[in-house]
Amino acid sequence: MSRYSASDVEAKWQSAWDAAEVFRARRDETRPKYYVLEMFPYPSGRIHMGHVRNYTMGDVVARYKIATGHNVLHPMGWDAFGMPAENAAMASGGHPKDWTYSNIADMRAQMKPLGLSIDWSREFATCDPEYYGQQQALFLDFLEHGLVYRKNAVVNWDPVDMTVLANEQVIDGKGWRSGAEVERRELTQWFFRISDFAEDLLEALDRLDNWPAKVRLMQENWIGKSRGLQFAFGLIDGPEGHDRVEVYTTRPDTLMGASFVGISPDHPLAKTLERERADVAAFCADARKGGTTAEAIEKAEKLGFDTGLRVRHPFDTACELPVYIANFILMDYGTGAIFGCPGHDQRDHEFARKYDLPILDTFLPLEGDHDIQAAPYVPLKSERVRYTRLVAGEEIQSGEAGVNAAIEFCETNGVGQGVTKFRLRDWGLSRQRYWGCPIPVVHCDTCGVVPERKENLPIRLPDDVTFDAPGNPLDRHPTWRDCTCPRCAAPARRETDTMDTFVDSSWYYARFTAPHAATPTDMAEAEYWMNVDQYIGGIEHAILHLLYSRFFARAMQVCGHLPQKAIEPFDALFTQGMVTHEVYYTRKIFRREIEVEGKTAEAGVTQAVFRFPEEVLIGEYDGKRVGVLRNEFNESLSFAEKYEAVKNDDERKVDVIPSVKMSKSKKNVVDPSTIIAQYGADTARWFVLSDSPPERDVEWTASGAEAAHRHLSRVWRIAAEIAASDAPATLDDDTLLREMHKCIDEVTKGIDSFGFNAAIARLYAFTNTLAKSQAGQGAKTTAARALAQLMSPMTPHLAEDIWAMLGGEGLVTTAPWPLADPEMLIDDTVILPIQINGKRRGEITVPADMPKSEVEKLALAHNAVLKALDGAQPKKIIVVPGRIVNVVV
RNA sequence: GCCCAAGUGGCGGAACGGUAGACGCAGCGGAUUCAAAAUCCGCCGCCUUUACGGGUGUGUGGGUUCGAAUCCCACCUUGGGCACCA
Repeated sequence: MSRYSASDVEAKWQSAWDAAEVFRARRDETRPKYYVLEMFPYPSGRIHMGHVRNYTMGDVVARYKIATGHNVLHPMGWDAFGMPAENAAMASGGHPKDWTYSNIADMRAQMKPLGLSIDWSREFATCDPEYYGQQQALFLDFLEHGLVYRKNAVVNWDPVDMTVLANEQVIDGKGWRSGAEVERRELTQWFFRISDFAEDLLEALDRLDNWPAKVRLMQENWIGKSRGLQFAFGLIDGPEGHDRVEVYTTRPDTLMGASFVGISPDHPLAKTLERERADVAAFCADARKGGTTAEAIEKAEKLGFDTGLRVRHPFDTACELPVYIANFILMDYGTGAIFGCPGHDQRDHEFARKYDLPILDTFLPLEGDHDIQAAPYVPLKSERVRYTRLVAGEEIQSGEAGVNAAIEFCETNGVGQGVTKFRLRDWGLSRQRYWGCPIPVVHCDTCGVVPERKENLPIRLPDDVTFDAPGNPLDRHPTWRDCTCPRCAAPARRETDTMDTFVDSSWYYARFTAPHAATPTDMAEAEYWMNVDQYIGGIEHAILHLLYSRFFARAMQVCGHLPQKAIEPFDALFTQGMVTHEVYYTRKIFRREIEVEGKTAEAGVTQAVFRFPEEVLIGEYDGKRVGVLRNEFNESLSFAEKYEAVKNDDERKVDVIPSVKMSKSKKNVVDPSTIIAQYGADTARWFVLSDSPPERDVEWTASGAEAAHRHLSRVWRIAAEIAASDAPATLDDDTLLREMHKCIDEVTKGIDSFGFNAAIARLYAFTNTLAKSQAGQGAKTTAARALAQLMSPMTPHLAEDIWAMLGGEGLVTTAPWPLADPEMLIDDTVILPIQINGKRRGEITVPADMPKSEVEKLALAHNAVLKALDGAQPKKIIVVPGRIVNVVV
C-alpha cells in the first residue's frame, strides 16, 4: 500500500473538478440558490495565512451548500485600485497597472492550489476598464438622482506632495511620505449623500439578525443619532448679513448655565470677520493649521479668540454672552456653533477658566453638594438631579427626561425646535490620485460641471503617465484632460480626481451576479442571485466597507440597478479572526562613546533584529520558550546544549514574543505556498479551521501544522486499509454505525453554525472510533465514506481520494450530504450520574426509556446513596431522564 | 471619558442550567525496531493517598437554583470600538 501524497492527490482532483466544471454557477430555477462571498483581496502580490483562513471558511460553506443541493455562487475578484501600486511605481519606476496585474497573476497562481470551489469564470479586477466603466455609469446615475454632489470640504493637504491625505496617512501632523507639516485646506470635492440614509441605515440594523451584534453596534455608534434642540442667539450689532447665531445642543436643560458662544473658524460669521479684521484672520489661519486626525486634535491646545461681539440669551435678554472663535469647534457637526456651559462640561470648564468666564450651575446632585468652580458637574445619563436654574419642568428629573422637558418648553416658548442629528457625515469620494476610477465629469467654461455621456464610458486612465514628480499624474498629462463639453461641444477639461477605492468595493458583490453585463448589473441575474447569503471577512471592515456597501445597495436600488429585496445586500455576515504567530528576535548592539559630565563612557544601544520562523530553532529552557539560530550548530547537539552555548550572548540567543498578527515587519509570517509545498493544501485548510473558534484568532504553530498533516495521513491510511481489507461481514456494526450517525449530526450542526473547530474535534473523535472499530467490512466502508463526505468541505482533495478508494459514486463534492438517522442518535441504554446534594457520587446504567420511578428506586439502592442517607429518608429526588439523578439528603 | 466583549489545565480550546476539561498541542511511560523515522498502546487539572478513595477546582466576592463555567448583582483584569460630536 502506498502512502498519502498530498501533491499528487491535490493536483489530480483539482483537474477532475475543472473537467466537470462543478463550480460553474449558472442560473437554475429548479434549485435553491446560495451566494457565498469572502471579502475580495487587495493584490499585494502574495497571499498570506489570513487569506487562507478567510477563503477556507467560505469554501467550507460553499461546498457544504453544494452537497445539500444548492446552486452555489462562489466568486473571486481583486480590489485592485489604490495607493500601494502608485507607491511601487514611484519607488521602482514601473507602471501601477503592470504591477497590479502581475500581482494578480501571482496571487491567483498561489490561490488555485488551495482547491477552492470558485467559479473563476466570473473573476474581475476593479481596475479593469470594464468594471470601472460601469462604476462611472453608476456615478452618473447617482448624480442624476441627487445621490452625489459637489461641495467645499476641509481636507488634510500635503503641501510638498501636493495631494490630499487620508487621516491614516497623517502621522504626528506630518505627511507620511513627505514629512511636511499637513495643512487643512478647503477643496471642492464630490460627496455621496450617505447621510440622507442615516435613519434607514440605523433602523435597518435591527433586522440584520445574522450579523454579529458587535458589528451592528459599531455601525450604530458610527451613525451616532442624537436628539437635541436647535435655536438661535440674537447677535448684537453683528456685521451685515449676520443677526443671529444658530446653535445645536443635546443639553438644552443647561441653557441657563450658558456663559459664552463659540463658533468654528470655518463658520460664516468667522469668515466675514476674517475678511474685515487682520487679528481674526491671523487666528483663523493658525487654527486651520494641523491635521484633522484624532491625534492632531488630541494634542492641539484649545484656543479661543474673543471677537468682541455679543449675543442675547433667548430667555434673559438682559444677559449678554461673548462670542468666541474656537479651534475645537467643527463646522461639519451641528451648526458649527455651540453655547458653552462650563458648569456641566469638562471642555467648556477649562475654556472658561482660561478666558475667565463665569461658571454657573443649572443643576446639582440630588444629595450632597458639588463645587462647580473647581470641576464641572457631569451626571450619568440616568442620574436624577436637582435643578437650580430651571429651563423647564420638574425640579428633580433624570437626565433624559430633563432634556426632553427642556426641548418641549423651548418649543412652546418659540425658542428653537427639537431636532435629530447624526454623527454620520457625507462620504467624500474625491482623491487626487492616478490609480483609481476617474470621476466621469467635465469642466466647461460656459456650462460648468457637466456629466460625461454614458456612450463615452469608460473614461479610461491613460497609460502614458509619469510618477517622477509629486502631485496627480493626471493633472500634468499633456492631453488627457482635454475634451469637449458634452453639452455645448466647446473645448473643456476632464476632472482629474479619481474615486476613493472604497467605492470599488461597495458594489462588487452585485457585479459578480453578472460580471460582464453591459450595464452595472443585469436585473434578472441580480434578482436570481442576490442577496449574498453568507459574507465572510475581517472585523476591520466592520464599519466603513459594510456601511458603504449598505448605502450603495440602497442607492443602486433607487437607480434601478438592484431589486428591492437587495436593500440589505448581505443576509448573514461572519467576521473571522486573524492568524497569529510568535515573534522571534535577536539583538544587535551598537557600542558608542558618549560623554557624561566631562567623562567619556561607552554606551550600548540595543536594537531588536526580527527573525523568520525558519531561521530559528525554538525549544524550552528553564521553563521559558527561547531559541537559537538554526544554522549555527552541529545537529547532533541537544537543544539545551545549543542554547547554553549562546545564552549569555545577546546577539546570538533568540527571544520569543507571544503570538501577534502575522506581519512582514515582524517577520512572523508563514507563507501558505511553503506550507502547501510541504504538506499540501488540505493540511493548511484543516489547520486554520481547527483549534480556535473561527471568530477568534488562531495561532499558527509548526507543531500544529505537523499534527494536522499527521492526522490527514492517518485518515488516508485508515481508509486505504478498509478499502483493501476483506474482513468478515459483521462483528459489531451497531456501535460504529450509531457513532457515525451521531458524528453526521454533530458535524452538520457544527458547519451550519460556523462551529468549524468543534466539527473538526468531532471528526478526530470519529476517526479514532473507526480506527479501533471491530465492525465488519460493510459497516466500516459505510462509516469511512461518511467520514470522507463530512471532511470534504474542509479537506476536499483528501476526501475525493478516499471516496474514490472506497468505491463512492462520482465525486464526493457533488454527492448528496449524508443524513443522520434520528433513531440511531438515541442509545438503548444510558449511564446516569448519581449526585448527592449536587455532587457526583456514582453512576447507574439503565435502559433509556426506564420510567422515573424505576430510576429513583435504582438510585436509592446505590451504595453511595445508602451511605449518605444512613437510614434516613431523602428530602427530594430529581430525575432528569437521560441526564442525571440528584438526591437531596 | 463613553460603549461593547471576554476571563476554563503548561497551551489552543469543549461543554441545550445536569458527569467540567471533549478534541488537539506539549509532556510522561510502554510496544515495535539492530537503531532511528514512521506507527501503535497507555497516562496526563491541582492537593492528598502505596492503592481504593477523599478534598478542591472554570478571574474575585455575593445571589438565584435540587444542581451554575453557563443566569443575576458588584468588583478586578485583558481585548476591542468610539471620542474636541456640542
